[in-house]
Amino acid sequence: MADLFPSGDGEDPDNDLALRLEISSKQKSPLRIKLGIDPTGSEIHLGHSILFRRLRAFQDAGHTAVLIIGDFTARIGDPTGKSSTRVQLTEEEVKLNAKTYLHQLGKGQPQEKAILDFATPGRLEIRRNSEWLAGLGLNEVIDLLSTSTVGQMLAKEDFSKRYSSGVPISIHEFLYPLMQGYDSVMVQSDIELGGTDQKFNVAMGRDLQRYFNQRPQFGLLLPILVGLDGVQKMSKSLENTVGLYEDPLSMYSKLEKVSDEAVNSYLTLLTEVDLNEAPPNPRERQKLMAFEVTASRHGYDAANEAQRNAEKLVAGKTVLASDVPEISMTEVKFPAKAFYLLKAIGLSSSSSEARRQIQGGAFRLDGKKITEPNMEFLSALELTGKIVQLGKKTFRRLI
RNA sequence: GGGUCGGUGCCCGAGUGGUUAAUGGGGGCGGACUGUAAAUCCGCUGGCUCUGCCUACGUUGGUUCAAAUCCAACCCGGCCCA
Repeated sequence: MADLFPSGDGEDPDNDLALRLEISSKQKSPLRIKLGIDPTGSEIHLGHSILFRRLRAFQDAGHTAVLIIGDFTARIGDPTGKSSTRVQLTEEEVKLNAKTYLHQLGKGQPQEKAILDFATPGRLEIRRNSEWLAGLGLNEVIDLLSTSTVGQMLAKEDFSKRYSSGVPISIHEFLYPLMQGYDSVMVQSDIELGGTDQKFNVAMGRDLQRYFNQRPQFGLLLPILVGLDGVQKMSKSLENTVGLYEDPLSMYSKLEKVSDEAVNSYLTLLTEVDLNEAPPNPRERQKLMAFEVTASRHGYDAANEAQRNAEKLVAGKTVLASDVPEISMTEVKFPAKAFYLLKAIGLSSSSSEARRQIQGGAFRLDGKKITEPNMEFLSALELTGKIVQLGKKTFRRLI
């Protein structure tokens, strides 16, 4: 099993994961596995999927997944890994994100595509932490606050770093770990899943459960997936993610270029491939990894096709129009100049940006390089079906 | 609450009345090279269907032909004191 936590408690049988699982199966009483997600983004990526895969495994073993939508905590922002105070989200944003998350996890989708088991009764419990957090009175809040000290809070790496470098810490941020911990109390979790960066918060849950006379949860902390940059954690705000719902070709293309250092951890964390069986050549290894991960999401046929197309792209050949994701021109007003086109279909973030990209030689239409930003297209007809390529990685078929 | 220092573009950080969309570094993006990687080199890096026009140096006003730069008030932060 993955890292045990907390390692110091290993001698206490009460905290032994294997033992808990064994007792649970003997008594036929499923464990409650808590996983909290704050709906601060909108797209689930491979980094999240490590946690969800594990949660699903617990479900399949007969346990109850308790998925907590941190609709209340999202509005404060988890200070973990943050070097500054996070902007607070509005209620509407949070609501929308939560809905999108659930859909991506498989709510309302055919069962074979779903990431979590939504169908089997008793396997999934979805809770929003506003249920209990929004209504807390000051008395209860003070009670929670009294369970920990400033010294303990400042021992948390993110806080201590900020404190010593003079970056402001708002007092309400101290509430975050307490609230996450209180979630554990409210759902009576037996195991909390999280990334290793969640150690402090998960430990807080244990403390609070003890305080409220519950058996402390076991913290099952899984490794963090490094992002496409190969350095930082995979995270939407760092723009180094691979979305779970990206088309096969984009997914493969992104994955086949992760750094050599990161390839092994991708293989370990995201695939079933045995590292000893993987090809020693780093390039071959990348390809295998990209293939396996793509296949795990889209199936082997799609992964094969993605690999073939990616290879053609690398070789500078034009791929078949049917192999490339489509992009709609409905927003484009004609006549359209080249730079405006890129902006209007959403491939470039601004028209100035598009101009620069074109002038820098990043834009190709059906393989033909276009360097004149003001080149004019008169109607959608002359573009429909053609393939836009922007840079080395982005390619779309216009419709 | 008092004292003091400070708030500049994605980030850090120069600039203290006039070619300033604002030096430099990081990051990012593009190009060359390569294994599509790393390293290296080159270019770009506010917005706008852009020969031009807008908006920018915490906010709002003021002085001036002219302000990121001077003045005032306010807002926000660090540190020290209470």
